[in-house]
Amino acid sequence: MGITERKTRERKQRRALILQKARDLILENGVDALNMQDIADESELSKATLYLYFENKDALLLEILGDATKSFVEYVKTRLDPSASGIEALNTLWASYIGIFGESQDIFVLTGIMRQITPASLPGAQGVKSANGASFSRMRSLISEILSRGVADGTLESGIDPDRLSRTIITIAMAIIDDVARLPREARDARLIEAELKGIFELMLRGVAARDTDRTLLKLPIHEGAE
Amino acid sequence: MGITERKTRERKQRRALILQKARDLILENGVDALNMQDIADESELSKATLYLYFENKDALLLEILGDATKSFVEYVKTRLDPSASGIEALNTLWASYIGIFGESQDIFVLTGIMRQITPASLPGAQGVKSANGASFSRMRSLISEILSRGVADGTLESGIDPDRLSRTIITIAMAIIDDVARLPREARDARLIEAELKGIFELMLRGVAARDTDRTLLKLPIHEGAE
Amino acid sequence: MGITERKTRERKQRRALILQKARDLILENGVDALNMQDIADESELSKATLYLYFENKDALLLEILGDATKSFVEYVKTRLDPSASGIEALNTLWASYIGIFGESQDIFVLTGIMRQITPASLPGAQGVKSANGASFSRMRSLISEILSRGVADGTLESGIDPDRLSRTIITIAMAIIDDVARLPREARDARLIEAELKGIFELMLRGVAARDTDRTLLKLPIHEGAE
Amino acid sequence: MGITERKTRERKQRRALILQKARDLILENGVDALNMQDIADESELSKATLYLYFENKDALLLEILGDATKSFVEYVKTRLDPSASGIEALNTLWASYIGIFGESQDIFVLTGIMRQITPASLPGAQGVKSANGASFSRMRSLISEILSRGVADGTLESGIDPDRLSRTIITIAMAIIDDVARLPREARDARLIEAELKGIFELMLRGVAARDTDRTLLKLPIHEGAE
DNA sequence: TATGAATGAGATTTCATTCAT
DNA sequence: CATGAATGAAATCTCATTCAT
Repeated sequence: MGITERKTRERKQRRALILQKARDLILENGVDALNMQDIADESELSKATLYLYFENKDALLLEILGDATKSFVEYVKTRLDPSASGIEALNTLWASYIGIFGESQDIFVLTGIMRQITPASLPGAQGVKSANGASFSRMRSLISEILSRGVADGTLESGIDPDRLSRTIITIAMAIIDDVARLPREARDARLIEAELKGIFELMLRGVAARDTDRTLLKLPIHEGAE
Repeated sequence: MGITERKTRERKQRRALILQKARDLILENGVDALNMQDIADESELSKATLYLYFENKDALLLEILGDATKSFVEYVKTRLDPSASGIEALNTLWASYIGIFGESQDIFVLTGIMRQITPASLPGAQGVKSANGASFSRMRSLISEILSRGVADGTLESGIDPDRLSRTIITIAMAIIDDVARLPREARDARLIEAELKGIFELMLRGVAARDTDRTLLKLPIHEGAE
Repeated sequence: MGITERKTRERKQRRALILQKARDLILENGVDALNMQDIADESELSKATLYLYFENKDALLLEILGDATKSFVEYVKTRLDPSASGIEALNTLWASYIGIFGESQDIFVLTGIMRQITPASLPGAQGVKSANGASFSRMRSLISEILSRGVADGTLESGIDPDRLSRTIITIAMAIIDDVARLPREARDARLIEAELKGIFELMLRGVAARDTDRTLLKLPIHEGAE
Repeated sequence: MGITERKTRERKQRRALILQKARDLILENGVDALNMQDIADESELSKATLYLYFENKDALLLEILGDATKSFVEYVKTRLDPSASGIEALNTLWASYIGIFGESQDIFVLTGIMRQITPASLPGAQGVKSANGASFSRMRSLISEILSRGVADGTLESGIDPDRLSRTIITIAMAIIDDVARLPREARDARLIEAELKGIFELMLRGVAARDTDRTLLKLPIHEGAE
């Protein structure tokens, strides 16, 4: 029994290795510059081998995207207090976003890929490939749910359409990250970026909060672990 | 003297023609799909000739970007009332943005290119090519000036850093447009997009306005000419 | 002794399984589309294992070819009346050909492979690999013998060179089948194909028959089992 | 005026060169082994350049096919006596075929490509690409017309269906050539091959001729120029 | 004996850019 | 000034075959 298991484990590890190297490359040079040869070189495998693990380049990207989304959504969910008000939940969401960024910068990868393969996210856009669509809607339902809660409990603007706004929020968050990702790696200063993110997210909090919201809820904490 | 002048004039016209055709192509198929062959075909010139007018593809794009920015900034300036308050000016800025979009959709081109060639806009980014940097800072000073005015006259949040926020605002505005630009041309519904833009800009107005701002200034008009 | 025998038997069965699956695939998609991965998948073995049973892809194909030829030749021999005249024997040969086609369509496989790997069949061709050569000469001697008989008993054209003509006949028969095999499977209409074969074979019968041959021997029966 | 013309001429010559080199390669190694790199090397051009002259590999093959068919059909037509009987015309057709083979061996190329890209020629096959279809039907109408003439003037078997038989004849002719083409170049002995072709075509002549046809019309001449 | 894994070599196609005329 | 022509370098993907276990 040992052998089969070991093989399976090794196979998983290789998959993981490839995905990780691809992620690294995206982080380093951006998703546009990613190509199969580089992934192969970096993984110390041949190009052909990559195709044993992933049907094609898109499948590989989609998998990275799916993983990143899933872990982000899960991360946020563990930090969400189910009894919190809508504005509090939103605050937590942004704080998590900044937190994750501070820890792993995986968010770069997520966003980069999303930009590359999401045809669009306006209402009516249909062509989104299923896997990608899945990632996307996972995030959207999370956000949409938070917004609905806030509208219901009166902590968010009453005029908000949670469905539409959730899309917008993703678009904006992606944009910010994407913008950062285009910087050469050495120009990325985590502290500065965090400050930037904080500024934008606070702006958005003010933009969606109900008029009488407690002002302290419109401030985000600074993530401490930033190197 | 006549001959030299005519030559110069003709040269300018050719440049303009090339730029226009490139713009058309971007509008039609997106900036990712733009290639030199198509521009040449469309301009009824040879590829080699393009290189007589532009050093390389990037230079061409940069020029389009510069032009678009300049005309956008000018358009906005003509509509700005010098005596208006900061929040009013910001309102006018967004309204202009939506208005320009409604009229020419040139904004697609501007944004598409910016995303493609702007390394980034965070503080510390150095690699920004000068021409692009010029475009960029033209827009930034416009917005920054408006924000400063608002902070000074008390219509905008006092905590705002005009310099930093101007950058953020551009990033977000670009993101929204970029998102739209990825839709196939036939899927772009001007009315829907305008509604989307309006929603986001109003959110941003609320986000930056001082607490006691007249609420009617936080609403944007619908552009009427939308077909 | 039991163990060794069982092993040998199992080994034979595996070989047979692989060959059968390969045949099925050729029948389904044509010999051009055949690849080792598909054979392995279909046989529920690994690609590497195929190489334990066959030196390489060619060897595998050659074996299929040999089997098919052998069974075709045997099938024909059982139907040949040793006392029949040459023209009658030739008639039987064609009828068998059509009959085999009607029953199993294995003839597709035989022909497809032959076309792919037979360097050629003209006199002087030396490079023919032995196994293939064996298949080929098995068929040739069968036909050659029939032709010789016909020349001897005066039912076939006296000018015929049995040796050379046997080759020609095989070539033509292969061509017809090969042509059919290139049709997508669903476009293959057994009845139409049989009619086609019949037309050609009757033409060939007329072409080789002596002038005074009984005309009824120049007609082929329709195979009844055709669905 | 001279320059444009010269350029056009040179362009045509390059096209012709590429086609010729491709033909040579097919002649040398068969159509299966043909690849763009080899054509490029042989033409002393880069692969990319080939794509300036031909949209893709298929287009290149199709052009060779079209040329070869056209010149074959024209060659035959110049040799056909309009007042000749059907059997005489058929005799001329075969003689031409052998003659062309003896002169240029271009017939190898024609056949090789046809086999590669003609899905099939049985009734009901539709998927044939248009250009290829054009080549194919050019040959078919030539042959069909000859057969009709023969049925009408009583020199060919009355039971013949010109339409169907024309297809069959092409299939067989292609098969013979294809078979030869698979020989390594150095094993191809023009004299032997001609004798082979002659034997087969005479067989077919006998197969389609009316019973009372003048026997001398069933013999083909030997092509003299054979080296 | 069996196999999962790996790979070298090669196929087609694209595109920004250069150069001789 | 204009251009037709050419190309290097790269990208994605395929497949028969080998090897360590």
